Amino acid sequence: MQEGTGKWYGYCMVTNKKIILQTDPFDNNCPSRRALDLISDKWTSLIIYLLSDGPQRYTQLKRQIGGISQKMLTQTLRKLEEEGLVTRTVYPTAPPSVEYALTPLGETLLEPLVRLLEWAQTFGLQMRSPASEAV
Amino acid sequence: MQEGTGKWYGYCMVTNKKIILQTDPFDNNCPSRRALDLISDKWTSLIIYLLSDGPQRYTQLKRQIGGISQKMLTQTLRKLEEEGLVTRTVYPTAPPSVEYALTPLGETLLEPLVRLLEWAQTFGLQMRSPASEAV
DNA sequence: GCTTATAGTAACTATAAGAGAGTATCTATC
DNA sequence: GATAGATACTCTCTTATAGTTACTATAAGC
Repeated sequence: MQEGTGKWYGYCMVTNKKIILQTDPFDNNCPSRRALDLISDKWTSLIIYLLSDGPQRYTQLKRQIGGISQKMLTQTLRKLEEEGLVTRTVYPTAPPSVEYALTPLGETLLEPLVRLLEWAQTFGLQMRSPASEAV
Repeated sequence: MQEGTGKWYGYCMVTNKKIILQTDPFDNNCPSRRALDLISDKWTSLIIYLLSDGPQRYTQLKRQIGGISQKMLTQTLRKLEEEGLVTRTVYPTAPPSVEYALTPLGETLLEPLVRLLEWAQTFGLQMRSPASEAV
């Protein structure tokens, strides 16, 4: 990687090729940094995963994601909607029913996220546990 | 994905195969959730990327990551060290010199992270810009 | 008429992040 | 010999973000 040039490159371990990035994730105002910040969030990736199966309703999502608050679920969904990764459809039924679904753009995020989850599953167990700190 | 069973599965878009996850990222206490939380952090991925080139010193990292504070850099590096993804080597030279490097475990994280950055680069530009909100 | 469900909002508190000054050690400069 | 500069931090204070709890509107069901 180059320092101070604003242009970044690195090796892609998958294709074993050097990749050139036109955008600079180390710059706060770059779209790639914004995209990275969006998914560098405690809940975003989990929501995207859940929606990979098809549209889901608010309460359905809430039940599945352990520890998420209503506020954070709403906030994260609105952010994803704003960024164009998720659609929000309101059905004006008696108790209102709202369905969230991935947009085509949102679906493109699935592949890298699944890779990350595969990593978390395979290598997460090798990480030191918080218990070892407590001793 | 199944609801309420604690076991999660999904499709891997890369291999086009259904993947079974022995661990449950939707559970706060699961190692996979911990691994996910670790990288769902504003600075971790950028630091890991920078270290993919080889060991780097504290100030070198700071210079390259736009907008990171000393506190957050120290904090994130310590966390990565604790989790076993990064090593910290102190050389007792005149002004002390500290070198940070990826562990083999840290290197396994490079591949999924590069995928994510590739996504951020390719699709990040399609996301709605914050400017459109300001109108 | 009371309870339950949905999809939230509002107000408040707790935690985390960011800004900026300060620290120890040695080198180099004036 | 005093002063400044570099490295790799830490400490304190302020601000921002996340989390908690209570509350709302509407209709169905008992």
